[in-house]
Amino acid sequence: MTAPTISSFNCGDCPIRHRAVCARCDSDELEELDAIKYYRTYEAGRPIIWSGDSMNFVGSVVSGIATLTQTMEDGRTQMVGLLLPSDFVGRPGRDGAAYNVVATTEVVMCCFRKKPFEELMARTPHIAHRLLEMTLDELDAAREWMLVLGRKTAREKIASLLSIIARRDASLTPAGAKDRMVFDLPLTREAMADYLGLTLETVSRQMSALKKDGVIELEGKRHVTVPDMGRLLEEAGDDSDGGFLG
Amino acid sequence: MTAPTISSFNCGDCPIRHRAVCARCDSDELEELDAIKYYRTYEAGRPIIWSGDSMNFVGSVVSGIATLTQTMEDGRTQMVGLLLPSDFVGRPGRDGAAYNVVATTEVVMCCFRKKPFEELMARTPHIAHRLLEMTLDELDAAREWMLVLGRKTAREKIASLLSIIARRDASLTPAGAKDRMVFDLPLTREAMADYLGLTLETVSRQMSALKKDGVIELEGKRHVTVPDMGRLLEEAGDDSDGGFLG
DNA sequence: CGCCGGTTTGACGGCAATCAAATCTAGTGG
DNA sequence: CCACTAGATTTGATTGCCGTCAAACCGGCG
Repeated sequence: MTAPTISSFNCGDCPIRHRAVCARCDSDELEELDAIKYYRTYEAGRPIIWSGDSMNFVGSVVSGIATLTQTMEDGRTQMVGLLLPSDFVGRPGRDGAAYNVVATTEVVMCCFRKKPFEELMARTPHIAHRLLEMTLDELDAAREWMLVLGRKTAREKIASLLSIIARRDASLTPAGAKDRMVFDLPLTREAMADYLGLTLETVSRQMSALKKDGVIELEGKRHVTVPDMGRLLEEAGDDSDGGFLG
Repeated sequence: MTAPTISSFNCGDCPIRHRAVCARCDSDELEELDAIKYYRTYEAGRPIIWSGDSMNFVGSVVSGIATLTQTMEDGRTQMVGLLLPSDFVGRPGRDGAAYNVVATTEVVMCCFRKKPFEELMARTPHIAHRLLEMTLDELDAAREWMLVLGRKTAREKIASLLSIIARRDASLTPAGAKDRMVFDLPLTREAMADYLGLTLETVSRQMSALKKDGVIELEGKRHVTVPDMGRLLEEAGDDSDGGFLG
């Protein structure tokens, strides 16, 4: 029932070595981190952390995708973050979790016991600086998302989400075609709705509309082809390039 | 025409000494900051920074209120942050500003030239840690706001904004009556609308409705009395206490 | 084959946006 | 001191987008 613990592997071979909170660490620092780290795997759909629970670890997503959500008492749900490989989970210096974290796909986490991590961070500027940098990036992303949530139409919201996912895929894939893009949606329609502040019916309708208008092509429910990225960005209401091309 | 530069004063007497980015600094560190700081005053309504401009300083709001906004080409505007005394402006390590920063009231900023500040931060963990802490707080606030923008009704949005402003006032005012609260709105109806992802007409209507229903009392347009804070929090859709009372 | 979760599509209604006009408030100058 | 003006706010009438409720569809799996 419980997710298995995978065997430790070497930080040098870690797929997120150069992007996670440990990105700036030298080999000595890495050794210290290694001493307090352990891996843990969560099955798709399983909660990783529940809002309000006290957390005894922080850590990085090594592989897979997880969501950060907030809910109201009556069940209304808003996603407030999407966690991808290298993203950091948990807040040093705070005990209780502020959000629900749920594995969307199978997720492997590199966990650090919280106390030792905090102590290590206090004497290791490389870690603290990297964490600051990552937090500032997340803050920017959250603020960009506030514009989407507050001011964009349903159609623009969907286009915004698709372009963000496409951009992210592009950053992993070595520079390929900028015009045509192909990717798999890592989210259900309901998760997309929770991300965008819509209902799943509206998400479905707008996906169909974008397909009908030739902005996207769909194979099955999840496999998306964007024939013209510029067109998608226009639909998202961003400037024609959005810092994406050129 | 140009805002006057006020004369420097001693950090020891600074009203935000214990809450700003310098909160953890000892007297030596304060002296180093003092060497690169200067004060600057902006009149109400004046832009402090324009999105895309390159910034040659970072700094703290000493007094007054400023807004952080994003806009789309067609003019749709979303506020993404409200800057109060002690809040930090600017991002170390980045040249261009990502948002518009506008003074809502007269604002006094304690500015640091960016390069020297970055260098100082690199060798002063007290500053880096405090900035991380403040950034994490802002990230939490932004995520809380995403729930408001994405999932709350107009009435709940207004109640949420009022309770946030009330809470903030309470944190300044020494613990007074928790039940009844009185404060002045620092924002116009339009700014409230930009914060909440609404139109100013809807803001006005909902303010009138909350007044009619006895949730708030208004004296003039800006002076608000909340007779029962618990009631307001209910209207905001938060748990009955919202971490505010008790 | 039949169930089940995820998804699509349809019909309808409501909440907030839009368009428009009245009212209030604070300056300004006569 | 008061009329006048500009900006902020309130209020009203109407529209339309998106949410709600409901039913059909689809693919996968026991």
